Amino acid sequence: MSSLPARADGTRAEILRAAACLFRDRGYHAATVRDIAAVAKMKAGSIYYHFASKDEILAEVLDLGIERIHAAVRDALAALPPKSSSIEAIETAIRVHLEILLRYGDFTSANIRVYGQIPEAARRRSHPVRQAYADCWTALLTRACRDGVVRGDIGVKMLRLLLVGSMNWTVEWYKADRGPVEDIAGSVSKLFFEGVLTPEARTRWLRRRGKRA
Amino acid sequence: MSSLPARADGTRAEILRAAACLFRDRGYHAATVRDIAAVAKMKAGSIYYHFASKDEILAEVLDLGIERIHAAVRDALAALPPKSSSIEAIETAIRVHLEILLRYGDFTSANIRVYGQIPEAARRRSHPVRQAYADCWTALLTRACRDGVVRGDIGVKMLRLLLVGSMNWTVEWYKADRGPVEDIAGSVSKLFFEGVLTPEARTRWLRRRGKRA
DNA sequence: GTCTATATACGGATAGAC
DNA sequence: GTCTATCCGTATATAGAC
Repeated sequence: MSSLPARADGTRAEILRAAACLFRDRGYHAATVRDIAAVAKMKAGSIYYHFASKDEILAEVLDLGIERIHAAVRDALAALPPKSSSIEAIETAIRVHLEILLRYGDFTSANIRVYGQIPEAARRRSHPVRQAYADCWTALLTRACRDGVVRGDIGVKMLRLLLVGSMNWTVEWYKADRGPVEDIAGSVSKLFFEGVLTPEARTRWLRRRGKRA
Repeated sequence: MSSLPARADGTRAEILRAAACLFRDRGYHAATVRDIAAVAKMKAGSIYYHFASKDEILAEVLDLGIERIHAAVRDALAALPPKSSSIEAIETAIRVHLEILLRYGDFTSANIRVYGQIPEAARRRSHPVRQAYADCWTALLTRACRDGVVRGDIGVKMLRLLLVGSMNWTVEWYKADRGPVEDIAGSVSKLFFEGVLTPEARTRWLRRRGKRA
């Protein structure tokens, strides 16, 4: 239920794809309208038949990126068997987030990379869409917390920021030759759920922590 | 032992500080030499008495950012009691990395934000410095692995990318009003070492994992 | 060591032919 | 719906006065 099909007459979609790709690779300012046009196999002037300004392209790329990943995660969660545990829900969300981000992810990764570097106005504009996706994760983690599955001493907001952050950062280092996205998703889940300590080290560590508290 | 003092005659350092701040907030291309000059309380032409080009400023900002954080982490590790565990070393590195990044971090966070969006040539130029810092973490985690403290089934490289990634991502959301950096460092350590599951959920989860394997 | 003035190039955006 | 041509602002960088 992404908003892409709505106005995707082909050319428009092509321009958006080109823009997302260039924004991602070079940043918003360094990607010129001429560059975008070239990738979309047109001349710069033609862009303005489809979009009023470069800013409008940016706005659409940003929203599409989040909406796409949000929709995929939402659909995957809805498709889970009704009695699934909140742990399975998180596992699923991790896998789908990474799949969209790394496999079909020009829009999403463009979003992740340029968001911190665009004018305040553009940020405010796309804030609602971002917030909606953040809320999705908050709900997921809050439920897990209430179910007694996830620890309550770190705080749901912090957990979300750290977890989603480590996933988002993958756009900085992932290359297709690093193995399938599923493996990364598996590592993220393992690490997030179990932590990194071996059983023996864990026992020692918890004992020490206990003493301190 | 950062390379800052070497040529920091004041004006030069001021320009670098201004540039780092603007690169961080707007990205490399959007931050103009005029902007940098204005923040450093000069006119654009004067910049070129101190630097040959904007690219040179970028190169220096990038290297300084990494060298600073690397030096701080290295010093903190060297200052640990000789019999410290590899776990304490990692804990220390996490804390110092976050402190430098979030408290004195214009250079470091500029680095983190713009690295993905600068020309290939600039990236290659600063690669050695980045690699050296990455090696520092690899050594830390490899030692912990060898000591039987850290699990071996995820892979040291993946662990490093996910851990450092979740920390680096904090530049996207941290604001001073979110509480002291130490608290964030504590949360990161807890999450990284222990994972997020409650003891009961952990038992169930491990049993399920065991069955699958 | 910093200024003003300017060369030169390139950016976003528009007008009007086709 | 796409093109060419072009306006106009702004970017990096330089030259030379002070």
